[in-house]
Amino acid sequence: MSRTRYALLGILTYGPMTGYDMKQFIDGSIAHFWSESYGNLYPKLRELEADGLIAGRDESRQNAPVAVVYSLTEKGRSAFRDWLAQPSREARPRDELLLRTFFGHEVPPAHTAAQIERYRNQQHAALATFGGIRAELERSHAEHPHQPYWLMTLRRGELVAEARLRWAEECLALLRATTPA
Amino acid sequence: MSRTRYALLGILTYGPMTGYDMKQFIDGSIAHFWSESYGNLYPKLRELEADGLIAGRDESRQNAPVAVVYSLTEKGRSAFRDWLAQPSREARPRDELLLRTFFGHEVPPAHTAAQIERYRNQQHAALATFGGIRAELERSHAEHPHQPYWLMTLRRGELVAEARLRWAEECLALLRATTPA
DNA sequence: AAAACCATGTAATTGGTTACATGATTGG
DNA sequence: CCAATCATGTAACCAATTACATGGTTTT
Repeated sequence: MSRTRYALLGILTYGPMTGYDMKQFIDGSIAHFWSESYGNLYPKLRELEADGLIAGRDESRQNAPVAVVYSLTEKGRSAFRDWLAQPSREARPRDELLLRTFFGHEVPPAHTAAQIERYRNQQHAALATFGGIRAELERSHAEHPHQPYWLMTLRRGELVAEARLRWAEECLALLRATTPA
Repeated sequence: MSRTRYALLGILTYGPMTGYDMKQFIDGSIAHFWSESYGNLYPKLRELEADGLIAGRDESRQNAPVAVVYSLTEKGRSAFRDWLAQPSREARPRDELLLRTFFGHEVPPAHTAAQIERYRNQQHAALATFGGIRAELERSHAEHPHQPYWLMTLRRGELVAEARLRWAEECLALLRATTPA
């Protein structure tokens, strides 16, 4: 069963939601380690409902087309908990930037440096975003029972971004020291 | 054009090779940031040849079926260099372990800890592997002109694995301190 | 004699993304 | 009144993996 399906089940542990809401949740809270497209999300919701893991209820809104609010069934919650205990498969590695770095000998060092500079800026921006999220989490949600888990995922983002940033700085120093061919 | 195609062009900058050799190269040298399957590799070689970016020559071996040795054409090398200058697209994030961590509230802390422990061990093993590679690179290939680029990609592996390891340790400390529900 | 390695390939499937399409509501 | 947001969906496409299939060579 696709990871998307479990992601959606997990989101519904936070309460009943429309597909649109789930997408908002993803983009707003877990975007730095998870993403979904509508073109994948809506079909998966249908599947989950067909399998009895979630239940959709039409919610008629004033003069607007109905929205389908999904909620987790007992079966769905149980399936999600089972999945949580399964070992996590790590994605097969495919890092375009490192591929370009590895073959840097084919182009002038400045080309590789430009690649890594862009990367450094991305990591820098990511760290700024994480800082904002951390401040917000510690300010408004200090007592939320799920806060420790939010902070853990955030911390992973921070530590890895810092490592990547440091790597980029090291490489840039090396590349600048390279005698231009 | 698929990333696989460029990866194969890059590998051929190291000299003529069979598809099998390229797979060996990937598994032996860049596995920690790139991977390919035969089921993808061979069809891409056909495409690359049809497009004139590589040229295959049948090499008859003693009593064995022919092997196709591919080499980079001028057009191929030029296309590869163009690609090296393109900005690297970062993969859409999809990290199963962080997804499980984020929803840890649904299961006892020990479940999440088990997940992260497995992860910690993987990072630990990765660091050991990297250490071996570094020793080998500094021993036998100290003067190879490509060595700086090999060391850069290796360094990324090390720094990120260290960050992940540290993250895992931090989380495990937190989870052990959690009062069991 | 068996296991591991060399070498190539196809078919089916997976697991998504992107682009397109629609239409109402709300805020400026 | 225009833009942004809410809300849902389909069709075409993409890039790749997995499983299957074959058969010779070298090493143990």
